[in-house]
Amino acid sequence: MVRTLDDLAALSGVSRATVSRVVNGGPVSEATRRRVMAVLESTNYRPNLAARTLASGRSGVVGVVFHIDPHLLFQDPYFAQLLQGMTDVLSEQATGMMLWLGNRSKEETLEQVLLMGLLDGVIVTAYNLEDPLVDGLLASSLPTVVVGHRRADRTASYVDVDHVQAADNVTSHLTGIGRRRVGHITGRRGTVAGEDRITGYRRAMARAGLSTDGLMVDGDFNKASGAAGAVQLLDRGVDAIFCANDATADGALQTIRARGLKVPEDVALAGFDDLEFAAHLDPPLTTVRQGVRQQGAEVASTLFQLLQDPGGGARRVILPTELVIRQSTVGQLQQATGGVTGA
Amino acid sequence: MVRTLDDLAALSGVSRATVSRVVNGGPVSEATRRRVMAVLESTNYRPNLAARTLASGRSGVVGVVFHIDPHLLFQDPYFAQLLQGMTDVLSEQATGMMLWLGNRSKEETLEQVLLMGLLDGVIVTAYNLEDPLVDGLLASSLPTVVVGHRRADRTASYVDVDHVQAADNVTSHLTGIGRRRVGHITGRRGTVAGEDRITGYRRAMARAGLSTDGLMVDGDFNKASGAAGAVQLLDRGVDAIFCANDATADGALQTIRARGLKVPEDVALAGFDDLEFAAHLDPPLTTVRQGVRQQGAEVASTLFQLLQDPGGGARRVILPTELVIRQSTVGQLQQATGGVTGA
DNA sequence: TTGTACGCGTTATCAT
DNA sequence: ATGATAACGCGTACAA
Repeated sequence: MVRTLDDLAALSGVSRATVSRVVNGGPVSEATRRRVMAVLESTNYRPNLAARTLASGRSGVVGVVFHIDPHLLFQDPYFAQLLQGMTDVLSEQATGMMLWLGNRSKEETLEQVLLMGLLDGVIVTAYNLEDPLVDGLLASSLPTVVVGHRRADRTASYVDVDHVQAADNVTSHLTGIGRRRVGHITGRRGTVAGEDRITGYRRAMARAGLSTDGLMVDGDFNKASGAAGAVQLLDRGVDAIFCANDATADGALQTIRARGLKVPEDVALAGFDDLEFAAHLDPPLTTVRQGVRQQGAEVASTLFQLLQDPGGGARRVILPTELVIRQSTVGQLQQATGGVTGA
Repeated sequence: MVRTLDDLAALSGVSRATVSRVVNGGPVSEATRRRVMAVLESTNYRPNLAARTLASGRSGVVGVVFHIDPHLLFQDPYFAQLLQGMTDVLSEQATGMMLWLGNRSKEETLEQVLLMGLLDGVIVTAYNLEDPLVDGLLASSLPTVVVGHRRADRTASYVDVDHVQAADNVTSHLTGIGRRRVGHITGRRGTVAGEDRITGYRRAMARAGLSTDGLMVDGDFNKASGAAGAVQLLDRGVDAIFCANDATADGALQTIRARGLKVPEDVALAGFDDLEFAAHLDPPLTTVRQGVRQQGAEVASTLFQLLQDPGGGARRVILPTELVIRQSTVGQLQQATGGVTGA
């Protein structure tokens, strides 16, 4: 069995170094290159990654850590899209990917694995305000890019969107069409997205001179919490609801219709994410388009930049969001697509 | 910065070999062990995986390949559970995991990555009757365990359930409660699970002396195809529907109720998987429990057996399934849980 | 119990 | 353009 460069060298009558050059595209005469290539193809040789990594210091493999409950992970198309975007860029760069999915308790085990010098860099999601794993990664010498960011991550490299501004925009849209009692079903408390969207909602309401007293109920980024939250808000007589994401809005819509109320005539409804199903709800949902797949691609690109220029300092990217106005807020008559927001 | 065993050796006044023994639990005197440990903890040293793999031939990392459309992957809780089961066993064995998710076209790229000698073994899903990637993996020298199996995989190591027998059991249950026109909304054609469940359905119907003419419609393992399939079957006057999985049954249930028909009085309904939501449908769904998480754990265990005893030949495991009878077939009056089936 | 020394397969530097 | 040869960091016979 042919396994090593030495085997190939013996077979093709050249030195190991030359074979290595052929494999990696170094300077080799056309004649010997062809000769070695022939041997190479007849043996289906594969370079040993461990040896290659040890010698060169680069593995061509990056780690991706989705540090959240696996249960959640496999319910939200958001993650599929994010991953897709990363894969787009990674495969383009012929780079492999090691994926870790929310090993709840074992943050330390995880850290160990990540720091073993096999990875060129790592991408990690930071959805919670407190996350020791993310802290550990950022403190390590491993090049790291964060999806989302916390206040404390100002010095880290990250890719995020401006949740505050986006939420402000949606809320302003709702007040702009004349709604006064705009309710908000929040995302999970303790998450960056959840808290920031609350901030944006409050800011817009305050600017419009409206009170938010009794108009906020806690949600959990899922359909069930949307359905439950809407029950409370409707009891308090809202004329619009801004939901922390599309799944929540889906649940709220269910409650609203069960009560025989009309959207948007009785209650205007808006979400966040613009996942595929949002456009197919009845009525189609006004929401914020995040461009999740692009976000994934951007994260991967950022990591590559970091790897290429390690001394270049942290990269901070805030991607634009887009307010997508559909019938759940403006009815059948007016239709439009709002402008780009964010920085 | 302390990075290597040599650094630690210098710091603790012993040889590199001794430090290595301390790290890996070799024979060391209690005195020196304590001394080295102290240094170890003060430096948060991490062994270099590449070097370790190169020297020992084992990496402590296995690959897991979910070779399916990522879009599908993130919709079905099945995969979350499968992964969970694997993780249970892997973390128990202090083994890392590299995860690949359905890189559609790039089967060859994928293969390359897998065969680079960094992985101790690999787990791969084989849901389709034809799958070049699985073929390649099985043909390679890398220890491989397959989730599910095709006819041709008789010589491979795999973990599966007896889909034929399980489908036979559900169908027999339906005919056993007096239904004569039992329809079947199939799984995706070309998948092992889809085809085998059809076989089981047909077998049970034949044994009961019933025809299946016009009683089968093609589905796709999802809710939408269940809803669409039920329309056709109801038009043909079925009194029971066996759906290829729970998601399909969920869709069918929607159609049935939309027509004002009652379950199980007018139409008895059964699924396959026993995912969490099956018990919470209205009425609760009769289905086949697969024990997906256990299946994942079993796959991982099987791989470890293979790694420990490479010469031991292929391991083939068929896990039992359980018919879970709920109100969607027997109404409010009778309730029971059926026996264990499979081998 | 501890240390010495070699090998794992590759990259990279230096001569030639 | 090509060939020796020294790292890379660790495990592990073997010797002491």
